[in-house]
Amino acid sequence: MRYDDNHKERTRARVLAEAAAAIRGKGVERVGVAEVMAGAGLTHGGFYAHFKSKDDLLTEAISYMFDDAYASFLRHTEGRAPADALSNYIDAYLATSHRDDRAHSCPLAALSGDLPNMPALARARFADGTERLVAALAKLVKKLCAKNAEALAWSALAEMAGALALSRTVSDADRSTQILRNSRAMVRSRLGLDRPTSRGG
Amino acid sequence: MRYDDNHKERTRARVLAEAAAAIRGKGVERVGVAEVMAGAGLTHGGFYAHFKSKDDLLTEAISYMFDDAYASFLRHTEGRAPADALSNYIDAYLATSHRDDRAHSCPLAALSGDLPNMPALARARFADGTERLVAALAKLVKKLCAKNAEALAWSALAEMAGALALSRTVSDADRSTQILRNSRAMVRSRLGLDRPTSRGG
DNA sequence: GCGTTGACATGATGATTATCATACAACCGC
DNA sequence: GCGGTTGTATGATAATCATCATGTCAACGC
Repeated sequence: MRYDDNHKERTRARVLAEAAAAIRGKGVERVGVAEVMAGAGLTHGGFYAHFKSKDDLLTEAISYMFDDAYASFLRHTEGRAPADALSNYIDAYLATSHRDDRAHSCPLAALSGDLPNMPALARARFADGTERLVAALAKLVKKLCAKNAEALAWSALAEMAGALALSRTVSDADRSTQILRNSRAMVRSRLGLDRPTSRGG
Repeated sequence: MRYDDNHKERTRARVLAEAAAAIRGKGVERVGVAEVMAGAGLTHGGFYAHFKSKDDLLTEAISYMFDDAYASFLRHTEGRAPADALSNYIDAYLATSHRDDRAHSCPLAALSGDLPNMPALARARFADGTERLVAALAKLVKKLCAKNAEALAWSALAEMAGALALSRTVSDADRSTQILRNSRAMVRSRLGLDRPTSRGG
């Protein structure tokens, strides 16, 4: 039709959001084009008016996820002193609510294991997104302790993503929460954030 | 036939090894029953004489992977003093050779992201395998520093698995190696292993 | 108001897949 | 050497899926 000028654009955004959620929630190979379109309130036929292929959708969805992740980082850190900002971000990342909402969670924890099987363009977007996130983290760390900020940021993110993924593998709820709490304490202590700024758990 | 008494058993082991490799290398959803059987030198028809279903195969393959991982832990630690043993294991885990051999690598790094999508039995085996590995690690850590051994072991494994997975996502070889080296240093320092026992890389 | 256009729907196609029924072939005890 | 057992092969079935050709219908320019 000609609905508005930007109708198609908004539809595309809806499809992307749906795809990003489904892919993080169930894995690329378990997500079908028809299902994504249905989630956006459409049928499968129009898909190829928006994306060249499923691989193309995956690539764009990965960018979308990292935009999301970066926005979340900003939301948790902006307007706070470095120590407070870092503390807040770590707590949010390793929170049970983040663990339980896989569909909207950090792509590092949800997809990194499957990434080597993805097409080159998707991998490139993923790498870019990771670099951006680490750089932002490192910038904050640098304000705390001038030395080693990059190294600390990579290490912290590796542990956070690893712990989040691990916490999702175990069925025992107590064990799962313990993994999160444990890494929260460890990452904090490594970054010199030992005074807590919000509740534990 | 009646080849030997244990012919079927050995065939089953071959199928399992093949499945474990394929699943770690490409992800469950990209591995077909026929392909696994072909890898073991058979055709797809006989599959159901060995396994009830593909899910059953997955479950057994996960146990197989953790047996592998545990054996690798023993190989790298047995007959060494605790500090040396830990150092050696960390180096091996975060080595480029481990990164590059996904098909035979640690299931934590390869599969944890996809685990929430797997059937309950497979998840249970995964959890058991993880507990066993962490317990073994913690036992070593305890010999080094009585305090906090469990917590340190979980944290170390989370960072190691996370870093390994991360190192596999980036296309830039230098960056990838840097991630490994960086986490190697971080984990070591956390465990008080700052005297290196083998070369870096 | 009429035709054009662009967004989406319907339905088909071919590929891949897990699963299973059945056939075969080798080896045992006899 | 024969019959029965057992491990594997052949082939079929039904489901799922990405992709695409074609149809429909609303709104806008004229």
